[in-house]
Amino acid sequence: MANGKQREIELRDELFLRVGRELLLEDGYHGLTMARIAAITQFSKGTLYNRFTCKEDLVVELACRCREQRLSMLGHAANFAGRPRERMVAIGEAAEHFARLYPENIRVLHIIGAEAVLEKVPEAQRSKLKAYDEHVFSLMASLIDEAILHGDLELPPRGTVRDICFALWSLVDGGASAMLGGLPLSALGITDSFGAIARGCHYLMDGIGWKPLSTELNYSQVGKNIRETLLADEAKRVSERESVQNSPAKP
Amino acid sequence: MANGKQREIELRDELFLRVGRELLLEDGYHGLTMARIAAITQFSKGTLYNRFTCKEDLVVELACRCREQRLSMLGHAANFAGRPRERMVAIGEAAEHFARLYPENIRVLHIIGAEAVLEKVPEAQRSKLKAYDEHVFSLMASLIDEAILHGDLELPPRGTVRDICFALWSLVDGGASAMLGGLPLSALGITDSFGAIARGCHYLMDGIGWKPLSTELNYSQVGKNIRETLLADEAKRVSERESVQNSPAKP
DNA sequence: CTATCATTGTGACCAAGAGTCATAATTCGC
DNA sequence: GCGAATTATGACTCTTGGTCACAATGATAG
Repeated sequence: MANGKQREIELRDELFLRVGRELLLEDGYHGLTMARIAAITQFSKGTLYNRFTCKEDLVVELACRCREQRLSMLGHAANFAGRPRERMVAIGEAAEHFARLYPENIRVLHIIGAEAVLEKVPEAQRSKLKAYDEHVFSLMASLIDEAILHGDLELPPRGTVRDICFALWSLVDGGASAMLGGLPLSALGITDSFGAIARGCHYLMDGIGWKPLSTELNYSQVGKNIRETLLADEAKRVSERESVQNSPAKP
Repeated sequence: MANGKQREIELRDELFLRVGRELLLEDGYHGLTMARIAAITQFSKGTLYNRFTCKEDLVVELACRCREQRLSMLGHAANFAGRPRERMVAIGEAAEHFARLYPENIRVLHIIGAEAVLEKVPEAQRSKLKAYDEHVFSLMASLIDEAILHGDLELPPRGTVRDICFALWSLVDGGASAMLGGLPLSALGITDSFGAIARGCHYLMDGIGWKPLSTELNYSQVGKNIRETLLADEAKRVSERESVQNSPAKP
Protein backbone atom coordinates (compact mmCIF):
# COMPACT_ATOMS: atom_id res chain seq x y z
CA MET A 1 0.00 0.00 0.00
CA ALA A 2 1.71 3.12 -1.28
CA ASN A 3 -0.37 5.33 0.97
CA GLY A 4 0.77 3.54 4.09
CA LYS A 5 4.37 3.98 3.12
CA GLN A 6 3.80 7.66 2.45
CA ARG A 7 2.24 8.05 5.85
CA GLU A 8 5.13 6.25 7.47
CA ILE A 9 7.64 8.63 5.93
CA GLU A 10 5.61 11.61 7.04
CA LEU A 11 5.60 10.33 10.59
CA ARG A 12 9.32 9.75 10.41
CA ASP A 13 9.90 13.33 9.30
CA GLU A 14 7.74 14.62 12.12
CA LEU A 15 9.80 12.56 14.51
CA PHE A 16 13.00 14.13 13.21
CA LEU A 17 11.56 17.58 13.71
CA ARG A 18 10.20 16.85 17.14
CA VAL A 19 13.49 15.46 18.38
CA GLY A 20 15.39 18.29 16.72
CA ARG A 21 13.22 20.83 18.46
CA GLU A 22 13.71 19.14 21.81
CA LEU A 23 17.45 19.13 21.43
CA LEU A 24 17.48 22.74 20.30
CA LEU A 25 15.46 23.89 23.30
CA GLU A 26 17.20 21.62 25.75
CA ASP A 27 20.82 22.07 24.76
CA GLY A 28 20.88 25.11 22.51
CA TYR A 29 21.91 25.43 18.93
CA HIS A 30 25.17 23.59 19.42
CA GLY A 31 23.49 20.87 21.41
CA LEU A 32 21.41 20.07 18.37
CA THR A 33 23.53 17.78 16.22
CA MET A 34 22.42 15.66 13.31
CA ALA A 35 24.15 12.63 14.79
CA ARG A 36 22.16 12.97 18.00
CA ILE A 37 18.88 13.24 16.14
CA ALA A 38 19.79 10.12 14.19
CA ALA A 39 20.78 8.22 17.31
CA ILE A 40 17.67 9.17 19.27
CA THR A 41 15.26 8.44 16.44
CA GLN A 42 17.06 5.16 15.71
CA PHE A 43 17.57 6.12 12.09
CA SER A 44 20.89 6.60 10.38
CA LYS A 45 22.37 9.94 9.51
CA GLY A 46 21.95 9.10 5.85
CA THR A 47 18.21 8.81 6.26
CA LEU A 48 18.10 12.10 8.08
CA TYR A 49 20.04 13.79 5.32
CA ASN A 50 17.69 12.17 2.88
CA ARG A 51 14.98 14.47 4.10
CA PHE A 52 16.86 17.59 5.21
CA THR A 53 19.61 18.90 3.01
CA CYS A 54 21.49 20.27 6.00
CA LYS A 55 21.18 21.17 9.65
CA GLU A 56 19.92 24.62 8.78
CA ASP A 57 17.21 23.18 6.59
CA LEU A 58 15.79 21.31 9.54
CA VAL A 59 16.13 24.25 11.84
CA VAL A 60 14.44 26.66 9.43
CA GLU A 61 11.62 24.20 9.05
CA LEU A 62 11.16 24.39 12.82
CA ALA A 63 11.12 28.17 12.64
CA CYS A 64 8.59 28.17 9.81
CA ARG A 65 6.19 26.17 11.89
CA CYS A 66 6.50 28.55 14.78
CA ARG A 67 5.86 31.52 12.55
CA GLU A 68 2.96 29.84 10.87
CA GLN A 69 1.36 29.12 14.19
CA ARG A 70 1.82 32.67 15.36
CA LEU A 71 0.54 34.10 12.12
CA SER A 72 -2.65 32.10 12.38
CA MET A 73 -3.19 33.29 15.93
CA LEU A 74 -2.61 36.93 15.04
CA GLY A 75 -4.76 36.67 11.96
CA HIS A 76 -7.56 35.32 14.06
CA ALA A 77 -7.19 38.15 16.55
CA ALA A 78 -7.30 40.79 13.83
CA ASN A 79 -10.92 39.82 13.26
CA PHE A 80 -11.95 41.10 16.66
CA ALA A 81 -15.08 43.19 16.40
CA GLY A 82 -14.27 46.73 17.35
CA ARG A 83 -12.64 49.93 16.23
CA PRO A 84 -9.26 49.61 14.52
CA ARG A 85 -7.24 50.49 17.58
CA GLU A 86 -9.08 47.88 19.59
CA ARG A 87 -8.31 45.36 16.91
CA MET A 88 -4.67 46.36 17.03
CA VAL A 89 -4.80 45.74 20.74
CA ALA A 90 -6.28 42.35 19.98
CA ILE A 91 -3.30 41.57 17.78
CA GLY A 92 -1.03 42.64 20.60
CA GLU A 93 -2.90 40.50 23.06
CA ALA A 94 -2.62 37.56 20.70
CA ALA A 95 1.11 38.12 20.32
CA GLU A 96 1.51 38.23 24.07
CA HIS A 97 -0.55 35.11 24.55
CA PHE A 98 1.44 33.33 21.91
CA ALA A 99 4.66 34.27 23.66
CA ARG A 100 3.34 33.24 27.06
CA LEU A 101 1.82 30.05 25.80
CA TYR A 102 4.76 28.98 23.68
CA PRO A 103 7.86 30.70 25.02
CA GLU A 104 9.89 27.91 23.43
CA ASN A 105 8.60 28.98 20.04
CA ILE A 106 9.73 32.53 20.63
CA ARG A 107 13.11 31.18 21.55
CA VAL A 108 13.26 29.04 18.43
CA LEU A 109 12.50 32.09 16.33
CA HIS A 110 15.11 34.07 18.18
CA ILE A 111 17.81 31.43 17.74
CA ILE A 112 17.05 30.99 14.06
CA GLY A 113 16.95 34.72 13.35
CA ALA A 114 20.60 35.18 14.21
CA GLU A 115 22.99 35.96 11.43
CA ALA A 116 25.39 33.20 12.45
CA VAL A 117 22.64 30.67 11.79
CA LEU A 118 20.95 32.40 8.88
CA GLU A 119 24.16 32.87 6.94
CA LYS A 120 24.23 29.16 6.21
CA VAL A 121 20.63 29.03 5.02
CA PRO A 122 20.07 29.20 1.27
CA GLU A 123 18.21 32.24 0.00
CA ALA A 124 15.12 30.29 -1.01
CA GLN A 125 14.44 29.17 2.51
CA ARG A 126 15.18 32.57 3.93
CA SER A 127 12.47 34.17 1.86
CA LYS A 128 10.08 31.46 2.90
CA LEU A 129 10.75 32.51 6.47
CA LYS A 130 10.33 36.17 5.75
CA ALA A 131 7.00 35.70 4.06
CA TYR A 132 5.34 35.10 7.41
CA ASP A 133 6.62 38.37 8.79
CA GLU A 134 5.50 40.25 5.72
CA HIS A 135 2.07 38.83 6.23
CA VAL A 136 1.89 40.01 9.84
CA PHE A 137 3.21 43.37 8.78
CA SER A 138 0.54 43.83 6.16
CA LEU A 139 -2.07 42.73 8.67
CA MET A 140 -1.04 45.61 10.89
CA ALA A 141 -0.68 48.05 8.02
CA SER A 142 -4.20 47.44 6.75
CA LEU A 143 -5.52 48.04 10.24
CA ILE A 144 -3.81 51.40 10.31
CA ASP A 145 -5.18 52.20 6.86
CA GLU A 146 -8.61 51.41 8.15
CA ALA A 147 -8.15 53.66 11.14
CA ILE A 148 -7.29 56.52 8.84
CA LEU A 149 -10.27 55.77 6.63
CA HIS A 150 -12.43 55.58 9.72
CA GLY A 151 -11.28 59.00 10.87
CA ASP A 152 -9.72 57.60 14.02
CA LEU A 153 -6.23 58.48 12.97
CA GLU A 154 -4.52 61.23 11.09
CA LEU A 155 -0.97 60.64 9.95
CA PRO A 156 1.59 62.85 11.70
CA PRO A 157 3.35 65.44 9.50
CA ARG A 158 6.23 63.33 8.24
CA GLY A 159 4.91 59.94 9.22
CA THR A 160 3.63 57.12 7.04
CA VAL A 161 1.56 54.04 7.70
CA ARG A 162 4.62 51.90 7.24
CA ASP A 163 6.60 53.98 9.68
CA ILE A 164 4.07 53.43 12.38
CA CYS A 165 3.93 49.77 11.59
CA PHE A 166 7.68 49.57 11.67
CA ALA A 167 7.88 51.35 15.01
CA LEU A 168 5.29 49.08 16.62
CA TRP A 169 6.98 46.05 15.18
CA SER A 170 10.40 47.14 16.38
CA LEU A 171 9.08 47.82 19.84
CA VAL A 172 7.48 44.42 20.18
CA ASP A 173 10.32 42.56 18.53
CA GLY A 174 13.03 44.41 20.40
CA GLY A 175 11.18 43.86 23.65
CA ALA A 176 10.93 40.12 23.03
CA SER A 177 14.58 40.01 22.14
CA ALA A 178 15.47 41.86 25.35
CA MET A 179 13.43 39.35 27.33
CA LEU A 180 15.42 36.54 25.83
CA GLY A 181 18.70 37.82 27.15
CA GLY A 182 19.43 41.00 25.28
CA LEU A 183 19.16 42.98 28.48
CA PRO A 184 19.67 41.97 32.10
CA LEU A 185 16.08 42.81 32.91
CA SER A 186 16.02 41.91 36.58
CA ALA A 187 19.16 43.94 37.19
CA LEU A 188 17.42 46.88 35.56
CA GLY A 189 14.35 46.45 37.72
CA ILE A 190 11.96 45.42 34.98
CA THR A 191 9.57 42.83 36.27
CA ASP A 192 6.60 42.98 33.95
CA SER A 193 8.16 42.96 30.48
CA PHE A 194 4.97 42.08 28.67
CA GLY A 195 3.16 44.91 30.40
CA ALA A 196 5.99 47.29 29.60
CA ILE A 197 5.81 46.42 25.91
CA ALA A 198 2.04 46.81 25.83
CA ARG A 199 2.24 50.14 27.61
CA GLY A 200 4.95 51.24 25.23
CA CYS A 201 2.68 50.46 22.28
CA HIS A 202 -0.14 52.46 23.82
CA TYR A 203 2.17 55.41 24.44
CA LEU A 204 3.10 55.28 20.82
CA MET A 205 -0.46 55.04 19.59
CA ASP A 206 -1.49 57.85 21.90
CA GLY A 207 1.44 59.84 20.61
CA ILE A 208 0.11 59.78 17.07
CA GLY A 209 -3.36 60.56 18.33
CA TRP A 210 -4.95 57.28 17.39
CA LYS A 211 -8.47 57.40 18.77
CA PRO A 212 -9.83 56.37 21.08
CA LEU A 213 -6.85 57.50 23.15
CA SER A 214 -5.99 55.49 26.21
CA THR A 215 -7.35 58.38 28.25
CA GLU A 216 -10.69 58.10 26.49
CA LEU A 217 -11.15 54.37 26.58
CA ASN A 218 -10.23 51.90 29.27
CA TYR A 219 -7.97 49.56 27.36
CA SER A 220 -7.46 47.32 30.37
CA GLN A 221 -11.13 46.56 30.00
CA VAL A 222 -10.75 46.04 26.25
CA GLY A 223 -7.87 43.66 26.89
CA LYS A 224 -9.88 41.79 29.46
CA ASN A 225 -12.75 41.54 27.02
CA ILE A 226 -10.47 40.18 24.33
CA ARG A 227 -9.01 37.63 26.70
CA GLU A 228 -12.43 36.48 27.76
CA THR A 229 -13.90 36.11 24.31
CA LEU A 230 -11.54 35.93 21.38
CA LEU A 231 -8.63 34.40 23.29
CA ALA A 232 -10.63 32.59 25.94
CA ASP A 233 -9.05 29.26 25.23
CA GLU A 234 -5.52 30.60 25.00
CA ALA A 235 -5.92 32.71 28.13
CA LYS A 236 -7.06 29.70 30.08
CA ARG A 237 -4.12 27.65 28.94
CA VAL A 238 -1.72 30.48 29.70
CA SER A 239 -2.91 30.78 33.27
CA GLU A 240 -2.74 27.01 33.67
CA ARG A 241 0.73 26.92 32.30
CA GLU A 242 2.03 29.81 34.36
CA SER A 243 0.46 28.64 37.59
CA VAL A 244 2.11 25.26 37.11
CA GLN A 245 5.45 26.94 36.50
CA ASN A 246 5.16 29.11 39.58
CA SER A 247 4.38 26.26 41.93
CA PRO A 248 6.30 23.23 40.67
CA ALA A 249 5.99 21.30 43.94
CA LYS A 250 2.86 20.70 45.94
CA PRO A 251 2.70 22.33 49.39
CA MET B 1 63.68 46.40 27.57
CA ALA B 2 60.58 44.91 29.18
CA ASN B 3 58.48 47.77 28.00
CA GLY B 4 59.37 47.16 24.40
CA LYS B 5 58.36 43.54 24.67
CA GLN B 6 55.15 44.47 26.39
CA ARG B 7 54.38 46.89 23.62
CA GLU B 8 55.11 44.27 21.01
CA ILE B 9 52.67 41.83 22.58
CA GLU B 10 50.03 44.52 22.77
CA LEU B 11 50.46 45.23 19.10
CA ARG B 12 50.25 41.55 18.32
CA ASP B 13 46.96 41.28 20.21
CA GLU B 14 45.62 44.28 18.37
CA LEU B 15 46.59 42.64 15.13
CA PHE B 16 44.69 39.50 16.08
CA LEU B 17 41.63 41.54 16.86
CA ARG B 18 41.86 43.62 13.74
CA VAL B 19 42.18 40.60 11.49
CA GLY B 20 39.45 38.80 13.40
CA ARG B 21 37.14 41.73 12.90
CA GLU B 22 37.90 41.89 9.21
CA LEU B 23 37.17 38.22 8.74
CA LEU B 24 33.98 38.48 10.77
CA LEU B 25 32.68 41.36 8.70
CA GLU B 26 33.92 40.00 5.42
CA ASP B 27 32.92 36.37 5.68
CA GLY B 28 30.53 36.19 8.59
CA TYR B 29 30.77 34.32 11.82
CA HIS B 30 31.69 31.05 10.15
CA GLY B 31 34.20 32.74 7.93
CA LEU B 32 36.10 33.79 11.02
CA THR B 33 38.29 30.85 11.97
CA MET B 34 41.16 30.78 14.39
CA ALA B 35 43.33 29.05 11.80
CA ARG B 36 42.73 31.85 9.31
CA ILE B 37 43.61 34.52 11.84
CA ALA B 38 46.80 32.65 12.63
CA ALA B 39 47.70 32.23 8.98
CA ILE B 40 47.05 35.85 8.07
CA THR B 41 48.88 37.28 11.03
CA GLN B 42 51.75 34.87 10.47
CA PHE B 43 51.52 33.57 14.01
CA SER B 44 50.72 30.06 15.03
CA LYS B 45 47.40 28.91 16.42
CA GLY B 46 49.13 28.23 19.72
CA THR B 47 50.12 31.86 20.06
CA LEU B 48 46.61 32.95 19.26
CA TYR B 49 45.21 30.63 21.89
CA ASN B 50 47.79 31.97 24.25
CA ARG B 51 45.93 35.23 24.31
CA PHE B 52 42.32 34.24 23.70
CA THR B 53 40.95 31.25 25.53
CA CYS B 54 38.61 30.47 22.66
CA LYS B 55 37.03 31.87 19.54
CA GLU B 56 34.20 33.37 21.55
CA ASP B 57 36.65 35.15 23.82
CA LEU B 58 38.09 37.00 20.86
CA VAL B 59 34.72 37.75 19.41
CA VAL B 60 33.34 39.09 22.68
CA GLU B 61 36.38 41.29 23.00
CA LEU B 62 35.48 42.75 19.62
CA ALA B 63 31.95 43.36 20.79
CA CYS B 64 33.12 44.98 24.01
CA ARG B 65 35.10 47.50 22.06
CA CYS B 66 32.13 48.37 19.91
CA ARG B 67 29.95 48.86 22.94
CA GLU B 68 32.57 50.89 24.70
CA GLN B 69 32.90 53.18 21.74
CA ARG B 70 29.16 53.62 21.49
CA LEU B 71 28.81 54.20 25.21
CA SER B 72 31.37 56.96 25.13
CA MET B 73 29.58 58.62 22.24
CA LEU B 74 26.19 58.42 23.93
CA GLY B 75 27.62 59.59 27.25
CA HIS B 76 29.06 62.59 25.50
CA ALA B 77 25.74 63.37 23.87
CA ALA B 78 23.86 63.17 27.15
CA ASN B 79 25.74 66.30 28.23
CA PHE B 80 24.00 68.38 25.62
CA ALA B 81 22.79 71.63 27.14
CA GLY B 82 19.04 71.66 27.03
CA ARG B 83 15.89 70.33 28.60
CA PRO B 84 15.80 66.61 29.37
CA ARG B 85 13.82 65.67 26.30
CA GLU B 86 16.27 67.55 24.11
CA ARG B 87 19.09 65.70 25.75
CA MET B 88 17.29 62.43 25.10
CA VAL B 89 17.07 63.46 21.48
CA ALA B 90 20.80 64.11 21.60
CA ILE B 91 21.35 60.55 22.78
CA GLY B 92 19.18 59.34 19.94
CA GLU B 93 21.09 61.44 17.45
CA ALA B 94 24.34 60.06 18.80
CA ALA B 95 23.06 56.50 18.50
CA GLU B 96 22.03 57.14 14.93
CA HIS B 97 25.34 58.73 14.08
CA PHE B 98 27.18 55.85 15.63
CA ALA B 99 25.17 53.41 13.55
CA ARG B 100 25.70 55.41 10.37
CA LEU B 101 29.35 56.00 11.02
CA TYR B 102 30.16 52.46 12.07
CA PRO B 103 27.53 50.15 10.60
CA GLU B 104 30.09 47.36 10.89
CA ASN B 105 30.10 47.84 14.63
CA ILE B 106 26.36 47.49 14.78
CA ARG B 107 26.68 44.32 12.82
CA VAL B 108 29.36 42.98 15.13
CA LEU B 109 27.09 43.64 18.09
CA HIS B 110 24.23 41.97 16.32
CA ILE B 111 26.21 38.87 15.43
CA ILE B 112 27.60 38.52 18.92
CA GLY B 113 24.25 39.02 20.62
CA ALA B 114 22.82 35.85 19.13
CA GLU B 115 22.15 32.97 21.43
CA ALA B 116 24.03 30.52 19.22
CA VAL B 117 27.19 32.55 19.77
CA LEU B 118 26.56 33.66 23.32
CA GLU B 119 25.83 30.17 24.56
CA LYS B 120 29.49 29.31 24.23
CA VAL B 121 30.69 32.39 26.08
CA PRO B 122 31.50 31.94 29.78
CA GLU B 123 29.29 33.87 32.19
CA ALA B 124 32.07 36.22 33.30
CA GLN B 125 32.49 37.63 29.83
CA ARG B 126 28.79 37.84 29.26
CA SER B 127 28.36 40.13 32.24
CA LYS B 128 31.24 42.24 31.05
CA LEU B 129 29.31 42.71 27.82
CA LYS B 130 26.07 43.52 29.59
CA ALA B 131 27.66 46.15 31.78
CA TYR B 132 27.85 48.51 28.83
CA ASP B 133 24.14 48.19 28.15
CA GLU B 134 23.30 48.72 31.80
CA HIS B 135 25.31 51.89 31.67
CA VAL B 136 23.42 53.23 28.66
CA PHE B 137 20.16 52.21 30.26
CA SER B 138 20.93 54.14 33.43
CA LEU B 139 22.00 57.11 31.36
CA MET B 140 18.54 57.19 29.85
CA ALA B 141 16.79 56.47 33.13
CA SER B 142 18.44 59.36 34.92
CA LEU B 143 17.40 61.65 32.11
CA ILE B 144 13.79 60.60 32.59
CA ASP B 145 14.14 61.09 36.32
CA GLU B 146 15.37 64.55 35.67
CA ALA B 147 12.47 65.30 33.38
CA ILE B 148 10.07 64.33 36.14
CA LEU B 149 11.96 66.44 38.67
CA HIS B 150 11.94 69.30 36.22
CA GLY B 151 8.17 69.07 35.83
CA ASP B 152 8.45 68.23 32.13
CA LEU B 153 7.06 64.76 32.57
CA GLU B 154 4.48 63.07 34.70
CA LEU B 155 4.51 59.29 34.81
CA PRO B 156 1.43 57.71 33.22
CA PRO B 157 -0.94 55.85 35.57
CA ARG B 158 0.70 52.43 35.55
CA GLY B 159 4.00 53.41 33.99
CA THR B 160 7.43 53.58 35.55
CA VAL B 161 10.68 55.21 34.55
CA ARG B 162 12.11 51.82 33.73
CA ASP B 163 9.14 50.95 31.56
CA ILE B 164 9.65 54.00 29.45
CA CYS B 165 13.32 53.32 29.22
CA PHE B 166 12.65 49.73 28.25
CA ALA B 167 10.17 50.76 25.58
CA LEU B 168 12.54 53.29 24.02
CA TRP B 169 15.37 50.79 24.17
CA SER B 170 13.29 48.06 22.57
CA LEU B 171 12.15 50.36 19.83
CA VAL B 172 15.68 51.41 18.93
CA ASP B 173 17.17 47.98 19.34
CA GLY B 174 14.40 46.22 17.50
CA GLY B 175 14.63 48.74 14.72
CA ALA B 176 18.35 48.23 14.33
CA SER B 177 17.84 44.50 14.32
CA ALA B 178 15.18 44.83 11.63
CA MET B 179 17.57 46.89 9.54
CA LEU B 180 20.13 44.14 9.75
CA GLY B 181 17.90 41.61 8.15
CA GLY B 182 15.10 40.92 10.59
CA LEU B 183 12.59 42.36 8.18
CA PRO B 184 12.64 42.70 4.39
CA LEU B 185 12.47 46.47 4.66
CA SER B 186 12.53 47.38 1.01
CA ALA B 187 9.76 44.90 0.27
CA LEU B 188 7.71 46.57 2.99
CA GLY B 189 8.32 50.00 1.53
CA ILE B 190 10.45 51.36 4.36
CA THR B 191 13.16 53.56 2.97
CA ASP B 192 14.20 55.77 5.85
CA SER B 193 14.64 53.35 8.74
CA PHE B 194 16.59 55.74 10.91
CA GLY B 195 13.93 58.37 10.47
CA ALA B 196 11.22 55.86 11.24
CA ILE B 197 12.90 54.89 14.50
CA ALA B 198 13.40 58.50 15.50
CA ARG B 199 9.81 59.33 14.70
CA GLY B 200 8.68 56.30 16.65
CA CYS B 201 10.58 57.52 19.69
CA HIS B 202 8.99 60.93 19.41
CA TYR B 203 5.52 59.41 19.11
CA LEU B 204 6.24 57.50 22.27
CA MET B 205 7.55 60.51 24.16
CA ASP B 206 4.61 62.57 22.98
CA GLY B 207 2.33 59.78 24.10
CA ILE B 208 3.49 60.06 27.69
CA GLY B 209 3.24 63.82 27.49
CA TRP B 210 6.92 64.54 27.82
CA LYS B 211 7.30 68.29 27.34
CA PRO B 212 8.07 70.03 25.22
CA LEU B 213 5.86 67.97 22.92
CA SER B 214 6.88 67.65 19.31
CA THR B 215 3.99 69.95 18.51
CA GLU B 216 5.41 72.60 20.81
CA LEU B 217 9.02 72.47 19.82
CA ASN B 218 10.56 71.92 16.41
CA TYR B 219 12.69 68.89 17.05
CA SER B 220 14.03 68.87 13.52
CA GLN B 221 15.67 72.12 14.46
CA VAL B 222 16.91 70.66 17.73
CA GLY B 223 18.36 67.72 15.86
CA LYS B 224 20.02 70.02 13.38
CA ASN B 225 21.45 72.04 16.22
CA ILE B 226 22.83 68.92 17.86
CA ARG B 227 24.38 67.76 14.63
CA GLU B 228 26.01 71.12 14.08
CA THR B 229 27.47 71.51 17.54
CA LEU B 230 27.75 68.43 19.72
CA LEU B 231 28.13 65.96 16.85
CA ALA B 232 29.69 68.28 14.32
CA ASP B 233 32.65 66.04 13.73
CA GLU B 234 30.63 62.84 13.53
CA ALA B 235 28.03 64.40 11.26
CA LYS B 236 30.70 65.52 8.87
CA ARG B 237 32.25 62.08 8.73
CA VAL B 238 28.84 60.49 8.25
CA SER B 239 28.04 62.63 5.26
CA GLU B 240 31.48 61.97 3.82
CA ARG B 241 31.09 58.30 4.30
CA GLU B 242 27.62 58.10 2.88
CA SER B 243 28.35 60.25 -0.12
CA VAL B 244 31.26 57.97 -0.96
CA GLN B 245 29.04 54.94 -0.66
CA ASN B 246 26.37 56.43 -2.87
CA SER B 247 28.73 57.31 -5.67
CA PRO B 248 31.34 54.56 -5.75
CA ALA B 249 32.45 55.28 -9.31
CA LYS B 250 33.29 58.60 -10.83
CA PRO B 251 31.01 59.87 -13.60
C1' DC C 1 6.23 -17.39 -6.95
C1' DT C 2 10.13 -15.24 -8.83
C1' DA C 3 12.73 -11.74 -11.32
C1' DT C 4 13.35 -6.96 -11.94
C1' DC C 5 13.33 -2.33 -10.87
C1' DA C 6 12.72 1.71 -7.91
C1' DT C 7 12.75 3.59 -3.59
C1' DT C 8 14.59 4.03 1.00
C1' DG C 9 18.06 3.05 4.60
C1' DT C 10 22.83 2.47 6.17
C1' DG C 11 27.19 3.54 8.39
C1' DA C 12 31.93 3.88 7.11
C1' DC C 13 34.23 7.70 5.53
C1' DC C 14 35.84 12.56 4.62
C1' DA C 15 36.74 17.46 5.54
C1' DA C 16 36.93 21.36 8.46
C1' DG C 17 37.56 23.63 12.38
C1' DA C 18 38.12 24.23 17.62
C1' DG C 19 41.24 23.46 21.00
C1' DT C 20 45.75 21.04 23.32
C1' DC C 21 50.41 20.27 24.56
C1' DA C 22 55.17 18.68 24.46
C1' DT C 23 58.88 20.89 22.67
C1' DA C 24 61.59 24.65 20.62
C1' DA C 25 62.92 29.39 20.39
C1' DT C 26 63.47 33.65 22.53
C1' DT C 27 64.14 37.01 26.06
C1' DC C 28 65.50 38.60 30.61
C1' DG C 29 68.07 39.10 34.83
C1' DC C 30 72.43 38.50 36.48
C1' DG D 1 77.42 34.47 28.36
C1' DC D 2 74.26 31.44 31.11
C1' DG D 3 70.33 29.61 33.43
C1' DA D 4 65.42 30.59 34.18
C1' DA D 5 61.28 32.18 32.63
C1' DT D 6 58.47 33.46 29.12
C1' DT D 7 56.56 32.98 24.53
C1' DA D 8 55.95 30.54 20.04
C1' DT D 9 55.09 26.50 17.43
C1' DG D 10 52.55 23.07 14.67
C1' DA D 11 51.44 18.37 14.85
C1' DC D 12 47.74 16.15 17.07
C1' DT D 13 43.00 15.01 18.89
C1' DC D 14 38.15 15.45 18.90
C1' DT D 15 33.79 16.79 17.34
C1' DT D 16 30.52 17.50 13.85
C1' DG D 17 28.51 18.46 9.34
C1' DG D 18 28.04 16.16 5.23
C1' DT D 19 28.78 12.25 1.36
C1' DC D 20 28.32 8.03 -1.00
C1' DA D 21 28.71 3.26 -2.53
C1' DC D 22 26.17 -0.38 -1.24
C1' DA D 23 22.37 -3.02 1.18
C1' DA D 24 17.65 -3.76 2.21
C1' DT D 25 13.01 -3.31 1.21
C1' DG D 26 8.98 -3.14 -1.35
C1' DA D 27 6.32 -2.70 -5.56
C1' DT D 28 5.30 -4.65 -10.21
C1' DA D 29 5.26 -7.72 -14.09
C1' DG D 30 5.31 -12.15 -16.09
